[in-house]
Amino acid sequence: MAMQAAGTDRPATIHDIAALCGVAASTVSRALSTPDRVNIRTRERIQAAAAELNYLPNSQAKALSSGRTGAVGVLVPDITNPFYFDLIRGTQLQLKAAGYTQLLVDTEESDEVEASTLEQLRKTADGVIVAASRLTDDALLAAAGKAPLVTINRDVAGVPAVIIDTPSATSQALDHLISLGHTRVAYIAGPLTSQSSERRWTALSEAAQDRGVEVRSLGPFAPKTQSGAAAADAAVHSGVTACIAFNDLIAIGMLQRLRERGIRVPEEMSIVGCDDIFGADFCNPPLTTMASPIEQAGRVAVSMLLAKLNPLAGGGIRTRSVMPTHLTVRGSTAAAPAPSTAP
Amino acid sequence: MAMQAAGTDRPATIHDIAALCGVAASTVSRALSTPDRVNIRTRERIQAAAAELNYLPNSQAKALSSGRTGAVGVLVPDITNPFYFDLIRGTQLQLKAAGYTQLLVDTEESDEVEASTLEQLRKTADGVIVAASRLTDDALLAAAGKAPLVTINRDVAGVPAVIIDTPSATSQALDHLISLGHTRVAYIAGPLTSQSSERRWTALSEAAQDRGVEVRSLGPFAPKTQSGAAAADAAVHSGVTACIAFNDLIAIGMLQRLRERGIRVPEEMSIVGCDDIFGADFCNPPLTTMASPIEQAGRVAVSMLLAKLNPLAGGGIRTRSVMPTHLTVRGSTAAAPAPSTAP
DNA sequence: TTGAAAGCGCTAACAT
DNA sequence: ATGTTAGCGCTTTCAA
Repeated sequence: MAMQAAGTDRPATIHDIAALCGVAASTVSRALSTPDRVNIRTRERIQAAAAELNYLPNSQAKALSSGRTGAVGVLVPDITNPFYFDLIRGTQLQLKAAGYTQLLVDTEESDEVEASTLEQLRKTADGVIVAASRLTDDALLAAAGKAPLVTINRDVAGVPAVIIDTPSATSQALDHLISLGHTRVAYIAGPLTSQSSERRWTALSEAAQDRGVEVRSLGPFAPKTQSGAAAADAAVHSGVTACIAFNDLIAIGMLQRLRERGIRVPEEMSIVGCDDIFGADFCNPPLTTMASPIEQAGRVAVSMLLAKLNPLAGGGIRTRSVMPTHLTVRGSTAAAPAPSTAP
Repeated sequence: MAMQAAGTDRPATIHDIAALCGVAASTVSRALSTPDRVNIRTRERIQAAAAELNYLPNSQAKALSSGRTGAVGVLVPDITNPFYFDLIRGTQLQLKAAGYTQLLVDTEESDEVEASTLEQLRKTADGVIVAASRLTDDALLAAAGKAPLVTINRDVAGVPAVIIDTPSATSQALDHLISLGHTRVAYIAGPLTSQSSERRWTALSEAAQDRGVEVRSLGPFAPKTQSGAAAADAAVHSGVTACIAFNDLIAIGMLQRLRERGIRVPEEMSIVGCDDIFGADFCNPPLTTMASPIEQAGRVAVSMLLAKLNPLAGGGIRTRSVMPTHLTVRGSTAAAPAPSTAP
């Protein structure tokens, strides 16, 4: 279809185009990157030649000389956690739309992997989006000082962030449980290094105090279905009638364990999850959980990052964006059992 | 902690190291990339200086001069399909272990996106792994001719591939259903462009002929839970007592729809899925499905690709690898209903 | 508006 | 074993 530079099969460069048009390579470069700084007629000749030769710019070379790589790193703690699917899709779509490439990295829930990835990305990427960071505040702040960075679900002063407002949804969840007659509720905590988990617990215990009900924190537990068994056992042992879990993964694991133990949900124990991940609607029983526009959160994070990278806009750069969350009630919550089993 | 080149804050280069050690830049390059071609004492000095200066090689520059990028593209049709989670994790782990970076791209089930991505990756990546390609055989073969490429679940002569042997598992599934007394079975087909779906249907219809039972193909359906409703309706209408679905996504969607319609699974309709994705074990009822070592498939694909990239080994390069699959029986299949509802 | 020339940081012959 | 010298393909001064 397209002609190739005489006799060769290697991809065309700006020099091939320059030769074909009888202009200098630098003119080609300009015609392609800053079209308005070149005579319209030569520009058109060049663009035609580029198309003809099937020219594709070499991003490595571009990066080397310009300092910009056209790539953005996206760090998630666990790529197999369904919570991140939509987030990843959101960032990917928005990045692609802006002509950026997404570098997705699974940091394996490890602060060390996260830190070294961040370091290595300073060369490779123009900026980075970090979801659910396991780093300390100081480390994150330092990283944000060295490269454009936006966090998701991690609030550190001075670091732009997209926050999914699960803490307030947690209070909604508590109200829901109270309205069903529950008075003893457990919070099933996530990893110690998860700020989300901490913030939810804070919100929850404050709300509980306001409402005069008892909540206790159990855990920490790893955010995986496998942790659900231990969490369920701990919950049963603690004598609560309802649990609010750090996330749906744990909640679903609890559902499985309770079923194994013959403890009926929601009759004997109510469970609330968080995130509304894939599976929350078809597990057994379907999970009451807190939902939010995750894909949109990814898009917003990208927008915030790109705003920093291309500070062309007149308006100030938004530095913090809160995504709303709401409770989605399904079959895993119901009226509290009569207090016959009380100690 | 580490000293920086006098007065500056920009990342150290091999020139900084060279200056510090009083050697040429090329010696530094060698000491770092091919340590055995340099005097052990100078090498150690250089390595010490590199550590001291906190040196990090610039992969762009490396790529530009060496032609190798150190990156491998991984293309999947839909990043939110849980089937790909473990695959992606497998490729990521294996690539990282070999010092490569993974470029993950969601091709959105589109052959055009896939083709253009492939083209753009020729510059950006040293090779590419394509899962469940939506391209034609010719296009795929052409792509494989231009760059090192390994497919997953796509068998084209001349293109290295990792094949997950679901076709044979499909026969197992049929035998399972037959042993439960089913005689009318439907295959719920996936996308027309999916070779996997085609191969499963072929295997299934041959097996059915052997066993003297009736199977029919319904569809095609998009590989998403939302397609399950239409698939379930079609299955019920067709009068079969059991279905083998293209994948678990569709199967789970069918489960939901049948439940809505008040059709009991497995009493009135048995369902078999494929892939054993996240959720297959906790849906309601738990799904009988075909499982295989997906993460390992990803690792194998990477190994095959890297073998092509670094043809140092003596042995021949394996060009086709088949991953075993087995049936995992859960609650969604049971004895066929008495043929009272027959037309 | 365009061209010439100097790199970006690194690798890879080619000398020594 | 090490230094010298060219580039890789592009952007970006600086002149013209």
